[in-house]
Amino acid sequence: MTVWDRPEPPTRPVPLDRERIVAAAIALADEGGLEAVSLRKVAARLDAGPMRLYGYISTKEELFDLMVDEVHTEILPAEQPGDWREVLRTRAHRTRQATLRHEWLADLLGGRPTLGPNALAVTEATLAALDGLADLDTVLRAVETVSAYFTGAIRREIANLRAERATGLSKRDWQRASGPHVMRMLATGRFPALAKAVHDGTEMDAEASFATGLDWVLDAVAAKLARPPA
Amino acid sequence: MTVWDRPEPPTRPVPLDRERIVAAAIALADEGGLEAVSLRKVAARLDAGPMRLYGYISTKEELFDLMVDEVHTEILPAEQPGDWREVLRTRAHRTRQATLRHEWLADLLGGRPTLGPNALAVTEATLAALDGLADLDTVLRAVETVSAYFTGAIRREIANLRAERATGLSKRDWQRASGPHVMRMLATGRFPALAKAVHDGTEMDAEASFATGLDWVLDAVAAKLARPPA
DNA sequence: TAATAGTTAAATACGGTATATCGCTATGAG
DNA sequence: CTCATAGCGATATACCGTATTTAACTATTA
Repeated sequence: MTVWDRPEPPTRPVPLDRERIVAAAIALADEGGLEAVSLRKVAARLDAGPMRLYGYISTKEELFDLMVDEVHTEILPAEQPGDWREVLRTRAHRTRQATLRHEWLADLLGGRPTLGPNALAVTEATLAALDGLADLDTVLRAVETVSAYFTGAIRREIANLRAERATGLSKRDWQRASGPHVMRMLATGRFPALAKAVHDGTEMDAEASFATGLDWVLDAVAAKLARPPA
Repeated sequence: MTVWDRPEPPTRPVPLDRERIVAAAIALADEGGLEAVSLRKVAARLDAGPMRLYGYISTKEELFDLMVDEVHTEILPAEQPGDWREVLRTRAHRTRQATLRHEWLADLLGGRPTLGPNALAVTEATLAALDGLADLDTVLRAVETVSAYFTGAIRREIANLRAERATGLSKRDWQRASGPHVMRMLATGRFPALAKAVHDGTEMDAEASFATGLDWVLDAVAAKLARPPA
């Protein structure tokens, strides 16, 4: 390197926008989980200084909100099937699938009200499908009940999945795995019903359990939609 | 201060144990939310150096797990009512009440499998109440479905509560509140069903909605328990 | 064309975090 | 009374989010 070497022309900074920032954050989260998302790393991935992000985003929480809303584009189905039940079922399954693709979503699901445009579009489509089937309050209760179910179910599924991955064992052997701790607990005899459940319970496909529980809840909703409160 | 000053006799360190650590952490979380819990602050509250905690706890996550398990003592009811439906309902409501007392629990609910002794005791009591009502798999599905519901519902309730608190407005005025953002969105006309819902929806007591949705789910479960699958 | 104002990026700084490592010290055993 | 040891605290490392300052470049005006 001598003084005659022409210095690199300074690379014009690539213009940034929220989309690119959110995409980078999602990529990071897909690779290493939510905790791998730091403003510094997001910025680095975009060849920018950390502080540059603050021109487009005012806080890290806001970035998370944007990530969640972005994933909602994967949840909103291309075309809506007509039946209300199918709409609710599809929404639940698509949310689940999106969460399996982006596990970090489980950590954010239900944690904050989702008010982004894509999330609103999902809500809109859902409400539209139920419009007029019963009085508004009943419809809202129906949507919220189903949402509560699949939100909770998805979170639990991911939690279990991570636990299995951490111990490297299937749920069947899970008792032996999670340290002698649980084994010891069960061996105390203080938890006979639980012990029986762990011992005799069939290991069922996660998707199947999800679908079954969902169908139960949908049955319940159907009954209430049919007979709106007096 | 000179070298001749007799140094304070070192105060014998108060002996520590997990219970005291967890209690201090819960106190901090109750006051300032989960994010206010740092190992340093927990230690400070116990007049100890931060590193001292690592003799009793191996990671911060573990501390969170212990906190969650501790709160489960508030969830396990003193005496069990006999009816399975009452048992499930009570568990849901007690979980909700515990979360209202310790809002940070909402951030942890369903995030990790709960394997502590108190949580296991809660599970045990629940399973015991449903034992024999149907084949084991159906019983497990029932418990998991109800748990998924109330987990999701509680999380949403707390999320909304925080949002209201942040804007200082009731849900009724919430649209106007959360910045012009949502208002603008609704004004675009792209979300007619949602707009109608926001406009015409009755503002209902949170506990009432929770109870209603819960009853729906319990109805569904009752139907399945009555007719176990072939 | 020169100078200046305004905008934008970068560097630096601050106060915090979890946790690994390691030297000291006080306690109890012999 | 000495010595081994366990437990504690200080220190060190490597991050973090974000405020503030500085530098660089652009565009405008004289």
